[in-house]
Amino acid sequence: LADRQRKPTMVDVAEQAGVALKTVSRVVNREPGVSENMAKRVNDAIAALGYRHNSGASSLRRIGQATASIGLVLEDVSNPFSSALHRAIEDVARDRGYLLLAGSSDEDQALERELVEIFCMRRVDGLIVVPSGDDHEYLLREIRGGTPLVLVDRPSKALPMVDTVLSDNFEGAASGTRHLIEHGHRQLAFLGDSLTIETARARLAGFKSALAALNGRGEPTVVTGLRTVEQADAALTEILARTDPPTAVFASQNLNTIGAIRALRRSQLHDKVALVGFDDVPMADLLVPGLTVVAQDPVALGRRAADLVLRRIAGDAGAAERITLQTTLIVRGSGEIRPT
Amino acid sequence: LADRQRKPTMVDVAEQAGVALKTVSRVVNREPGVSENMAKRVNDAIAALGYRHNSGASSLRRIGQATASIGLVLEDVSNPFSSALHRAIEDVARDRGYLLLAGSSDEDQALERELVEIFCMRRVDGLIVVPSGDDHEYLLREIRGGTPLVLVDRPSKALPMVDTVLSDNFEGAASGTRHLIEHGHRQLAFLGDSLTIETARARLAGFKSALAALNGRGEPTVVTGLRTVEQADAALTEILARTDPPTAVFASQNLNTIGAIRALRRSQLHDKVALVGFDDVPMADLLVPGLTVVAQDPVALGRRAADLVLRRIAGDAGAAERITLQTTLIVRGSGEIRPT
DNA sequence: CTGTTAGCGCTTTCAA
DNA sequence: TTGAAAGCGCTAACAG
Repeated sequence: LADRQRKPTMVDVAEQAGVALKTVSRVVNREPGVSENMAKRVNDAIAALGYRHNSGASSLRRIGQATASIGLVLEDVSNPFSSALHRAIEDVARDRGYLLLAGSSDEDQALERELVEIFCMRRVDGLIVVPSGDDHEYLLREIRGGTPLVLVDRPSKALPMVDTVLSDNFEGAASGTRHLIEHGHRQLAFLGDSLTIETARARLAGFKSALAALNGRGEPTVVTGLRTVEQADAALTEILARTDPPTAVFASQNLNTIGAIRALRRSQLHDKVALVGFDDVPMADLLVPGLTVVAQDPVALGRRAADLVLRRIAGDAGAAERITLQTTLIVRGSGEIRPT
Repeated sequence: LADRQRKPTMVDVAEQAGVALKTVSRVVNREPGVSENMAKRVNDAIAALGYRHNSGASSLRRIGQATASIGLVLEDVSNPFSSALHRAIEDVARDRGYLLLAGSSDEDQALERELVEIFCMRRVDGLIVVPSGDDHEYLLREIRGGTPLVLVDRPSKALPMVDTVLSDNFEGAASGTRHLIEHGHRQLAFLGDSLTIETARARLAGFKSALAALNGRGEPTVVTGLRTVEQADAALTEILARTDPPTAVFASQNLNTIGAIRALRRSQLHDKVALVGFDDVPMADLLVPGLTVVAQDPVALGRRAADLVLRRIAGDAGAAERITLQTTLIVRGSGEIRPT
């Protein structure tokens, strides 16, 4: 029927219905003050022509050029933590009539920036970013340009005055470490991500702070810069082979945790060396022993962030908020192994 | 500097640079035939003003109204299979200069349709859909409207002439079942998703076909309509409590597999009853016993689908393709338990 | 309640 | 190589 190219426009619909263009616009946008009769004629014409509203054209003339969309920069859409965050934000956005655009930065500054630029070219009404690295001054331009911005999961040194939603990484790491100490451990190892990530720094600080209670009885083994399962596995394997190895391990990130499990298994130490991970992982309760973790709540993180951008989009110009969510220690077995 | 509202436009840039509007357009779109001098003046003005190209306005007048975006309807962005697919498609799209819009249908026809409509209103250049249910005639409208469509992971009865990329579900399920039979099992149970899903039907058919080799020695226990971990867990728990329970289980979907593991663990039968799952799950090798699965390749599925839409967008009008990817049996322990 | 007109920011077409 | 004018599909502002 319709030829492959030109899609029907409001003018076509108006013609077909025998009404004015503006009446079609009113019906499509559900503006009040259209008679039943007119509305029916328009809707019939829309159905007959297979008309589809063009939101690009629509927002062009619309006040503030609102697009009813928000942009989300994640580390990686396929990472379980990121995708849980993604889904939570999607749900809130959809509820409020917004489309969510999401992309993966792979923890790369340049990619992050490219994504932000693409989203801004699409004129998103707001931005939610899990920031990578430390140099976020470019984001100030966007904020000044009038696009609300919310940071999730990590703060940015460069943007202290920006709305931020995060987990209490310091206290979470401290509580996981205390848990190990309370179970008698004195020789602890810490596996951490790259310290360019603010979150990684906070977790290491929490670990060290809890360790201070030992008053120097036992020096920790600290390895950072571990980005992948393989790196964490290799690092811990090496540590376990040392003379006088640690009796407990704190893995500060989910890929590190999985690497640690692999290393312990291979060394046949999974029942001897205690392990607490930061961030929950799927099926953690099905492992033997069950994996004890300091869990974040990505869904709550996402909801709060989404609520916040949407409030800013709606016009709230109050002071920048900093929302900190508590973590939860989930006891499943691996963290309760006592030193031998 | 810039006031909160109006963003600088090409006219502003042209004024600042002292050139014509069209020259700015040429520079922004990297059209050839602009002198060094002019280009520099324009770029300086862009930087000075913090100009950002408006892609909505741009595509309005552009030939074919191309938006350099494609829409993706997934079951759930936070499901591991979906998000692996998502990431693969995102990578291909980005490489080719396309923005990917993704959304979750929750296996709900109405939500799927709503998403497709939203994407079409944004005038995506192409659509990739993991279809839910059976009624996809509405998609024909979009195709006729000129938007290329590719189905992934599942075919649609209503759309036999549409490009489709899927795993060989029948053969995959058959091979997993044969594996159990070869290990001596005669009493098999099948846990499956809702049969409104074509994939679920194909897997059940594959299971039954492999079972035919038994010539009636042993009737299978078949339960379908299992959508969640909890439902699968409950179903298998009930089955295992029967007199003369099955000695092997084929779980035809990852949530069903996880439910099966839980049921077997609780019944203390994880070392007695064999289990093969369809679809790999994270950390499957860290379980005890390791989980034997029939693995799909979501990354390959995604890449092929993305290549296909992009080719259609580029104008390829060849006959509809049906790409079937083989599955892989990954042996890890749970599927090699012999009947007692 | 309905319609008319102007113009959003950009690309196209055509002219210099 | 550069520019002027027209118009994409729609909404805003203002009539009737």
